[in-house]
Amino acid sequence: MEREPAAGDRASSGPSLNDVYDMPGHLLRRMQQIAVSTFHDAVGDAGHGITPVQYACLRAVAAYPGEDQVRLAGVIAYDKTTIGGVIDRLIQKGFLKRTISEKDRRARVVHLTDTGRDLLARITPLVTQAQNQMLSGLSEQEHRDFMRLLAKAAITANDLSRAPLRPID
Amino acid sequence: MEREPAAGDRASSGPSLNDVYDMPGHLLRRMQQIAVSTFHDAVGDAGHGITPVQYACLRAVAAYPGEDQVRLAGVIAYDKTTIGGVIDRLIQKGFLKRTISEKDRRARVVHLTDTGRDLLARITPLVTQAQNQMLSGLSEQEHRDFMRLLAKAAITANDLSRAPLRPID
DNA sequence: TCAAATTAGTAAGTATGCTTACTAATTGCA
DNA sequence: TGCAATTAGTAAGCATACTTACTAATTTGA
Repeated sequence: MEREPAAGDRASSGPSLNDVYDMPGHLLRRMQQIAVSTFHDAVGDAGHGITPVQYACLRAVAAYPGEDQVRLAGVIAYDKTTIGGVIDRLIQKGFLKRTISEKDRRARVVHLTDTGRDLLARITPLVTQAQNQMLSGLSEQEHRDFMRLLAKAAITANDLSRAPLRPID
Repeated sequence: MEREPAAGDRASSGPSLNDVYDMPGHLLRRMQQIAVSTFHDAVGDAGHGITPVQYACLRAVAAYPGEDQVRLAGVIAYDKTTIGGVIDRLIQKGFLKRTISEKDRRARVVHLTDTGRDLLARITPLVTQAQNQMLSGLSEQEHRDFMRLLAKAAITANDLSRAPLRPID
């Protein structure tokens, strides 16, 4: 990627980014791809076709049973439209159930089924394994440093995303 | 997310991940969302609806003009199916042209149009700005550390993804 | 040399992850 | 109280980002 002069590259402040490979956006997309891959490799058939996003959704419901979709979305920073579809698929697979809220008839509250709870318990160790494998190129110290900086960056930039994290409580 | 015991969470080696917020996968997905958001905010109407992925594709073509789709995909770590669609849209917008290779009639080689070259020059400073804004929560030293660790992790785990980086040369 | 294996590209299908636009229900405030 | 503004959810549309399956062209190796 270093062949073209790429006019204007040095026009902004901050470190120069002559090369796509130096851009955080590119590297974050790469790591995201890698995360999805290692998830599928580690979980495999044990997950009944579950995806990383669906897994995070199950975790959110486990942590906040009976919460409505908008608040669940906020817990894991999904768009409300996105989580609607994710929950649809998890209901179809039998891992979640959705009912109309008794307090607010606009809202749908979500609960784990027994199957959903079982699945979550069964695959969580595999997911943890995948998470560590993904960063296996880093030493333990580097791993800790990386996680600290990643968390700091994500927290600081939270409101820059379209679907910011909105913790409950 | 700390309410449920989340059975099995500590069953693996490595740091404990009781909380989705401690998982690299979650934080990387967040940062990726934030990267896409800041890209659109910074580029805005100047980009004629260009996306981060399309921008990376233009950069790759600029660096390797006349290369075929599979090799372009390798340069930025896209799946060959994905880049096919991305190039379709960039051709439709008038930023790229695609012709059948003279050396290999299976292959399609890709070039920038003048409009594409103009666009790239015009929006690159804006993209650089967005890249820095995304990490504005980190000090300069932290920014450097983060980029070093991110690059190291991505390089080490390259072959774990479905569409690994395949540099030309 | 010529059949087998490989490779480039596309097609169809699924799942994010947004956008805008809409309905229905609830809240707030004059 | 009653109307306006807000909110929860869905629908439709578009762009990744993969999967499997296929065609067509090229390369390999006995």
